[in-house]
Amino acid sequence: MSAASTPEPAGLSRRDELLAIAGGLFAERGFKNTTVRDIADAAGILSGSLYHHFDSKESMVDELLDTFQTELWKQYDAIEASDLTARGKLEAVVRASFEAIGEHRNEVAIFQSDALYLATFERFGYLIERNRKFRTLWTGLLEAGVASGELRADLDIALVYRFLRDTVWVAVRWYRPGGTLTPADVADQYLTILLQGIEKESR
Amino acid sequence: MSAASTPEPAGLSRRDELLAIAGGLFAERGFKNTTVRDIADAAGILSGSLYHHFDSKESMVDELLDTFQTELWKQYDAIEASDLTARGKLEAVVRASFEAIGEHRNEVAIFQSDALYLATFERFGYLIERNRKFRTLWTGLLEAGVASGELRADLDIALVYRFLRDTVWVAVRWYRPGGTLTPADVADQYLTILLQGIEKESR
DNA sequence: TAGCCTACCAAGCACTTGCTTGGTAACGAA
DNA sequence: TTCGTTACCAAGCAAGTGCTTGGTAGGCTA
Repeated sequence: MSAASTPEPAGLSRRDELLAIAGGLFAERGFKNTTVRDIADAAGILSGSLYHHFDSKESMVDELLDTFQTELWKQYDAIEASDLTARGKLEAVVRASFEAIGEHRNEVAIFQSDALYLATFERFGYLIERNRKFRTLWTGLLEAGVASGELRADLDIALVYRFLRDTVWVAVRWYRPGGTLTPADVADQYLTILLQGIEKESR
Repeated sequence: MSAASTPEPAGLSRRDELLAIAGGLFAERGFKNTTVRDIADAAGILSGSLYHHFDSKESMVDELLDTFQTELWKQYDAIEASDLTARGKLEAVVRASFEAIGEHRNEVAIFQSDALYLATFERFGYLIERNRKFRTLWTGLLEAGVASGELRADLDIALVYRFLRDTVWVAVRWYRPGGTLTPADVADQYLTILLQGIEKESR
């Protein structure tokens, strides 16, 4: 098979195109509230034609979420294995997450609003697993930061974790690329608030 | 009609009971993903019987959200009209919001996950109005805090507002009453992080 | 020229959705 | 005893759901 025989002339196959369309709709109105007819309409084809490319509606989200998460965890693993301090790793992880919001908004939004529902199917059991791994990573960094004296010791770690996790990922609800703020800008401001607070001359 | 002829012997009418059941399901799995049969099953009746008490599924959420928001805004208005400093008002508003999460978890959760969808119907136009009023209140307090020197001036107000708003309301996703943390405890910790940050010996 | 592949359409099936309709049983007041 | 009220059931409808089926048109390859 020669390279010229690949079915994607523009670099993005029809399949990938459809997947992106589906991702946009899932992110916008939720997985269950998006019908296969919605997706087909947006793509300019009939709903039955989608099944030439995909097994099911479920397999579309599956592919979207799995691909994204695998990529994100490559970055997390690299950060965890680096020789940064706990605080440095925490900052790097926050920055990587905001980058993910910038580059994979749809996938993050889908995960945010539909992971709980999807996880009820055993097909999506890996979502629960990844979630636990995520919590372990973040709380581990927070604990290490307290132990090293970089972070204050008088706060409830579990609560700080949830605070941190939620504030980072919920940003996907309002962040739109192309504005004046880059994901790096948002990460800077968030880290400043998180680390130093909004009070003037505190402590 | 004597007082003894009221249909609610326990103080909670059957209607209110059904509304509470519906609220729990809406909060748990979303408005669109909850069927009238789900609600009826949970109440131990058939779906058609619900229509003896309510006009439609929509009117159930409507009643839940409107009642809750009216009550919440009574508190906000009182805080705004008080003679606290900007920072004091900000703290009070955050605390009132966490109290709302404690006492009206279902309604807050429904608003968080379904307001955007519901607002597409003109019946729920008041949700958009309330949202704008909310943003005006919070950003106004932040700006007043910066002007009075209570809050630092080097941060993007619009971004701090979103940070603040999201961190408060997203807590409804994990907060469960009856645990070791009261809403006041969570508010204390969140305000500490928000105002002073998690860094040790900052600035 | 034949065979295969990609991408799609047209029709429809089995099921679920919100909601409607006509009826019944229990109960208190007149 | 009659009447209205409250609370429900049983059955079902129209619209919409995910998905399947049998088919076609065009292009590439041998």
